Amino acid sequence: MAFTDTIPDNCPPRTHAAKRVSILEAATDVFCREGYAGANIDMIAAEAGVSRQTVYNHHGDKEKLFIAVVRALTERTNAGIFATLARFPDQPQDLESDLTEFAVRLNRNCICNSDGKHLRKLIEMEGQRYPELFAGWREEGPGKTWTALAARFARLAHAGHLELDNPDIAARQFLGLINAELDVSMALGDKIDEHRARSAASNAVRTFLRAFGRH
Amino acid sequence: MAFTDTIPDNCPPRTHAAKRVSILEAATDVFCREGYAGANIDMIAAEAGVSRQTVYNHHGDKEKLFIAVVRALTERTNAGIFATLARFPDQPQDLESDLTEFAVRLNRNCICNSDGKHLRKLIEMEGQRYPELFAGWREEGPGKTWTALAARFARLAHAGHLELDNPDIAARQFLGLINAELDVSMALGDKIDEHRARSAASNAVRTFLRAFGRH
DNA sequence: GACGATTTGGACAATGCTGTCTAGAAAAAT
DNA sequence: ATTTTTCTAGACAGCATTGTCCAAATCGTC
Repeated sequence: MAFTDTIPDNCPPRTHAAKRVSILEAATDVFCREGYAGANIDMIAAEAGVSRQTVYNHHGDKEKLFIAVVRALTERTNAGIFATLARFPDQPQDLESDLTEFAVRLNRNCICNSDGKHLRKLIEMEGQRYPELFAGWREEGPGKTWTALAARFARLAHAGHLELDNPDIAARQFLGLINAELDVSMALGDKIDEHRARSAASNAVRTFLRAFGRH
Repeated sequence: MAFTDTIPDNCPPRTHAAKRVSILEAATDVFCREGYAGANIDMIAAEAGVSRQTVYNHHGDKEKLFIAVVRALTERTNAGIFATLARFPDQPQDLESDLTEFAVRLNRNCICNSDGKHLRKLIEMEGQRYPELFAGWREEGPGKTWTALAARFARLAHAGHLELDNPDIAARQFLGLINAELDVSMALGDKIDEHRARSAASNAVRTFLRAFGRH
């Protein structure tokens, strides 16, 4: 037995886990670039620097591999969103600039980064084919994000910083405004530079505050 | 020669054209459902009620067929958007309800209808692989839509119905707000019923007017 | 250094798809 | 009615891909 006490039965140590990760990363890239049907295991193996057999050893199946990719991506993306959400300006010094900073982070770290783009593309491409798989994402992702963000806005309103009648709708519209200037570029895979992310965020926040700010 | 004088060289009459259309429709469905790589000619032929050879006769190639599909879809969608744009409320009776009506039409006839969903999906799936093809869409579609809509808003502002400092940004944000509540459902392929389209539009317009309406 | 587990690279059958080709049926044009 | 064109259905070669199998090489551990 090559197993170590501290690591459970099915997981031999060292490079094993490292390879599993590179395979997952390579698979993410290839699936996103080529789509599920267009991706082939040899590409993934080559891009992971691993033999084809190893891919099969780790993930068993093209479909299982795809599912693993989506799960990993969803988890990372959700974690990122909540990490950013944790820095929401609950006691803002300057509401506009604090909210803008928050929006910039949301764009940069969650929506326009590679995980965000990848996940978005996989959902758009294969969402219909794997309804159960992405139903999970929907509840854990947008579902919880919206209510969490809505709660933050409600608190701001309660503290007198905003005038809202429906925090839930406001939360969605906040996200919609943030994406308004970027979604076409995102769909075509353009690179979004820091400057565009900032100006998109600041325009969004300005309008948001025109609608819901205290005057 | 079986050609008629009134019809150019390459286009024999009757059912020929009809079949070309059914092939294009079937191809649109199949490409959207399965992605480019996942689609196969036999499916398309079967769904069009036509033999495989006929597909090749009409469009020559899987790739040429795909390009024809995208072109047709882009043209129809753009035409639809400009038709809707032509009914923009330039002399509004009741700004809020007129804008809402406009937004509902935009959702129902351009964005959430089957052409809109198909085009969106193809762009998301294959946009990277055919940059030139979709660059055309971008200029003719979103590009012109934005400036046209911005011009309408600018006129409304000039007539004293809105308070805008940047009609261009306002136009994009208007579209962003309209989609804010729908994009997740769209990505997962849900059916958007009339009621949801209306409430999304009316929420969007209410917020838009809170930001840019005259008070 | 010896052991067990993992990895490699290559071969392999099975399958599915593209695009071509054919001969005959069907449809349109004359 | 005849002729020309398009359509069908199926066969076909060529190719790519999936997933399995195996012997040899490699790696980590004892």
